[in-house]
Amino acid sequence: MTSTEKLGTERMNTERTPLRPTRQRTAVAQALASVDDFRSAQDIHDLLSRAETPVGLATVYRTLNALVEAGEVDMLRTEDGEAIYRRCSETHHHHLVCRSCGATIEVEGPAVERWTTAIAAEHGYSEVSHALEIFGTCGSCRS
Amino acid sequence: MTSTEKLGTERMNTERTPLRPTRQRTAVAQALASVDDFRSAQDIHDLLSRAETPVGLATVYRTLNALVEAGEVDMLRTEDGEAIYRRCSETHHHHLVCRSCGATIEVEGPAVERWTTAIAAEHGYSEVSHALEIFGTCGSCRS
DNA sequence: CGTACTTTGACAATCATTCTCAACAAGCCG
DNA sequence: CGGCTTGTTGAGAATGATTGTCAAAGTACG
Repeated sequence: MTSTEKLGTERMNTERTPLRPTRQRTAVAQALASVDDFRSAQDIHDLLSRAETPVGLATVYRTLNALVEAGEVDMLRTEDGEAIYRRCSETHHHHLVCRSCGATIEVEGPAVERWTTAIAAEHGYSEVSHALEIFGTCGSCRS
Repeated sequence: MTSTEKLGTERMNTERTPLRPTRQRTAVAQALASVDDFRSAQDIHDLLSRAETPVGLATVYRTLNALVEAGEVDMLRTEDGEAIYRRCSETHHHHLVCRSCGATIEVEGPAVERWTTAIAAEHGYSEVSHALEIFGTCGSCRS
């Protein structure tokens, strides 16, 4: 099988399961609420362990993925392929991430949205989505 | 260690090692030359095995990474974090990738380049780089 | 309380990628 | 041609993130 088969192809979660509110789910949500930058699932797991609310690693992954599919959390990948998560605002946006401290700023670029859609249409592509992340070194880290 | 530490931070290969031309290195290069879309390291390894020029998996990874650092190959990650590679043109560009068949078109967007740089500067970020990939369904796959 | 179903977590299992290290090939020198 | 020094290879072990397994626990609700 070529890798091309696994590109994309999401299965949309159209209000599938009832999704019960549990102690561990709220714990993960709170952990996410307590930090500003992107964290890995393992980070979240550690955070919860150090706090008074330990949650199994598998559950952290499950919850995080559920939140991502629900659109409440952003997930992106570091250059070495690790998934990192962060709570996000409702609107579509992109991220300006500091390479050294991870400080993140959400940015919007209507022009970019238009451009990607136009380019795709121009080449006959439909159902367009895109991913744009900007990396740099922030002011405080430049010292 | 928080995941934020491993964001970016490349080490540029300024003509380090002599880089000897070997049978396996040319084999990998040829395999890349023989396909148009993105392939995983494992795919390349399989390709070479099926052909008359088997190359160890570790070597495939080593060679592919070397090519990426040399700027001769593009590497990006599928949504599940797997690295996929493809030979690329010299100039900076982005990709329009078909979600189902993997067909890839290289696109350029000077406006996007300018926009990212401007946004970053505006927020005090320097040494800016960015990643932009567009996913969609191509014409032939829409049937 | 009792049944039906979801959730959890400890741990095993995957899977891509990297590391280890002994066997090898290449360039160079006399 | 031998020998030397050093980059290269590959088989297999090691790593590390992520997912699967499955019995035990939780929840909804009649």
